[in-house]
Order: sequence, then structure tokens, then C-alpha cells
Amino acid sequence: MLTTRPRGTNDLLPKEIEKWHYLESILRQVAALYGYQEIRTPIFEHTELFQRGVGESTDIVEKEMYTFLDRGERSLTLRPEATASTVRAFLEHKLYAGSLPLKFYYVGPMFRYDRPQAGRYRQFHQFGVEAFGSQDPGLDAEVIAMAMDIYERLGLHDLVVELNSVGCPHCRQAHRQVLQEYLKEKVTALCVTCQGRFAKNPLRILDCKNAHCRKLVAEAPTIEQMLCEECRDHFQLVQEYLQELQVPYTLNPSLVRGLDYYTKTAFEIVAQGIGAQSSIGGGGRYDDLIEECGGPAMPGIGYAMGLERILLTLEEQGVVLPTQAKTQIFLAALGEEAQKIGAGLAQELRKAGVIVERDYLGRSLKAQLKAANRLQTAITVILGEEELAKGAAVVRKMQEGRQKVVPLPELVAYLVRENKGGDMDE
RNA sequence: GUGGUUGUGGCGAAGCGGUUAACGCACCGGAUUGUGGCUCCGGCACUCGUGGGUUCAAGUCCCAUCAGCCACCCCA
Repeated sequence: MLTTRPRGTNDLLPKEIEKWHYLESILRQVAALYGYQEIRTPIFEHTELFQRGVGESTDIVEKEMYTFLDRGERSLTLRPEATASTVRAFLEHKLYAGSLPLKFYYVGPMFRYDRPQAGRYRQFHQFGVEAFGSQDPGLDAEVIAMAMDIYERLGLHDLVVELNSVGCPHCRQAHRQVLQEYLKEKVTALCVTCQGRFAKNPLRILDCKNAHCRKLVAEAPTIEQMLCEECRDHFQLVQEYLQELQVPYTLNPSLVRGLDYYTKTAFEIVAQGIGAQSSIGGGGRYDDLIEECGGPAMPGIGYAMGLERILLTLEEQGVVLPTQAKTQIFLAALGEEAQKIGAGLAQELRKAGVIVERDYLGRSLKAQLKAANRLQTAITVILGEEELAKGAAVVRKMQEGRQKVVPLPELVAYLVRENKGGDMDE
């Protein structure tokens, strides 16, 4: 136990961390392009925030939260998502008093007590955006376009945008009634979970993966048919904007997001080939959430994407991400005196912007050259007693296997020059 | 929460009841008393996820437990 990580968590080792750095740099870059500013909220919040914000009857709140009492007997919860926190911060700091709309983005770990599987972890990372204060359908479309923009910049392809409108409380209520009416005689034929959903959340039945349920529900009234005029217009305009922004999408009338706060637009971005957990991003509009959390009546929209799943998809699609610069020069020193001079040289070179590595184990020349070879440095500098006696060092070009003696006073300048030359070759 | 599957050195992987737990890669050292990448030689698991049990004898059989992977569910 001492040396095993908690279930569903991951260590990001140096080998893979470069991908994360690159991914995050793209995220921040695109966020800036679209005018979103970063917000960092606590990793844990009062449990109540998620109960109210995400919704009591959601799976997240019912069975997936990491909830604990702190030493002051406060019930706290590790954030399962970040929309509630962003709304909370927005309200707590009364940011609604300033100019609107306000656009935030966040990147960070989220926690959900799920059974781990491909693309699903108990601690996972999300990037997301939230825009408060506008009900413009053009913003809905832009937010979707932004998500796609990110995926495309990363090099992902063959993604599908699934779009739906879940309506507002009015049309949802109407749809619910019609749906229950329709399903009334079929309830007993549904699967066990769906029988449970019938009274509680009949909408979810439309989303059931059970083949039998799907058949029974195929002809059921969709929310789209029941949208009120306002919601219908909004949905129509979102689609027109999407066409304008050249974002292909498919309508999925059974797309029901598992968070209670969504209204009108709901969307999901799906990738192939990464297993059953194929949604790499999703979001929607939440026009009642801010008020629900005790703020002014104000619309909002946002999405979140799962960073692990994006990385999985990148790997699946064979996309190679740029990696960090490699070591340029290895400094091999032999003996105490040479080690000291070597340390000084390394420092001078680093200050001149050269990536230098050296030996810290007092290894043999052979072992040091082997290390240099492993690092694939273009140049290895050999500082030994013979060279020191002459006030010089051996500069060995690893690829050609040729080397020459360079006087110490000229060494740094020589290496900096050689290193630049090497860069130009690449 | 349910089901399937796996768990042997840093990694990959043999062994499937019986003397010292193959092999490959990686790593370390040597052949070259100061020169890498190739080659050759040598070294590297009192131990088989953990805990019980069966047996004269268990990495090998049984049970439990933990963990990985995958699926359901749900979602990022």
C-alpha cells in the first residue's frame, strides 16, 4: 500500500509530462484567442455547492463524490467538475456587477468515485470554459467551434459533434408529461433501471443503451417536438450559426447530459477508438444555474473536456506532439580538479543558453561517453588531466566521431558557436 | 455498485505440483589501466501482488483480499 497509488489515480512521469505541457499550452493559447481568462478555484468546496449546483438526483452527487468532514466538522467535497465552483466564485466576488459577459477558463484535476476503466479515472483533468451573462445563440455555436478549434490544432480528426436542445423548464415539463403518457403502457417492458427512471427522470430512458429499451423508445416523442417557441428559435439559430462557423454536427435527440443544470443547448464531442468512454468533451447552456446558486437571474454556457481522453485519442490517431529540447552538450570530466572546472564550464554554458548535462557519479570516461550517447548530445567535452595540464579540453563531435583540442579560454565561445551551427543543421 | 480478465526482476515474458525461477530488453562492469553507438564476456528475482488454506512438496491447486485492464452504468 505504501508504494501503490490510490485506485483510479495516475502519476504523470517525465516521459509523458511533456505531452501535458504541450496540450496545456495549446489550451491557454486558444483560450486567449477567444477572450477567456483563467480562474483557479479551490480543489474542494462545501458539499452543498455541488448538491445544489450539479443536482441532487445526478449520479455525480448520488454516488460519485469524494465527501469528507474536516477537523471543524464541515462537510467538504473534492470537486467533481468546475462549473459550480466558477459560478460560486463569480457570485462570491460579485463579478456580475462589472461588465458582462464574463468569460472564464480553467484547467485542473477533478474527482469522481467511479469504477476505473479505459479513459475513466477517479482523479482526472479537465479544461473548461464558462461564459456568464449572454443568451446569444451565436455564443453557443462559438463555444462549440472553440472546442473543435482546440482539437484541430492538436491534430485530432474524425470527431463528431452531437447536438441537442434539452429545452427550458417549461418545455421540459411538457415533454416529461407527454413522454410519461407515451411510456405508461410500456413501463413493465423496460429494463430495471429504466423502470426506476420512469417516475424520477423519464428523459434518461431515451438515452438508455439497452437494445430493448431503445426499440420501445424509438418512436417516443422527442424533446425537439416539444420545445417552446423561444427554445425552438434558439436551437434553430444555434444551428444556423454553426453552419456559418463551418462546424459540422449531427443532431442527437436522445443526448441527455447527466447534469441537472443544462437548459437549451447540450452538446457532446465524441471520438472513436478510445474505448467505451468516447466523449472527449461536452457542455451546454445553463440559464438557470446562477440564479439557482443564489445569484441574479443570468444565463450561462460552458463546456469541459477531459485531458486524459484527449491524450488517449491523440495516441490512438498516431499524432506525435512536439517534445522538449534535448541535451546539447555533455561535459565529461575526470578527476576532482576537472570536475570542478567542468562544473564551472557547465554553468557558463547554461547561462549562454546551452542545455548541458554532466556526470555526478564520478564514473569512468567510458561510462560518461555512454551516458552522452544515450542523451544523443551532438558534442561531448572531455576534461581530463592530460588536457588540463595543457590548459585545454577535447571537444568531441559524437556523430562524426571526430574530436579536436580547444584551449580553455576559448572553449565557451567555441561551444556556443558550434552549438548554434548544430541547430541550423536540424 | 455489477460482471469478465490479468497480477513472476526496472520493462516484456516462460514456467501450469517436485532439485539452484528460462529467455529478451534495459541497467552495471569488463574486453580497450582515458573515449560512446556494433560485437563478445560477466553481473543483476533467499522469490513469483498480499493473506490464509490444501499437500510430504505450491509461482504452479483452493479461498479471500488488493490492484491493473476491459465492459455495464455514468460521464470528461
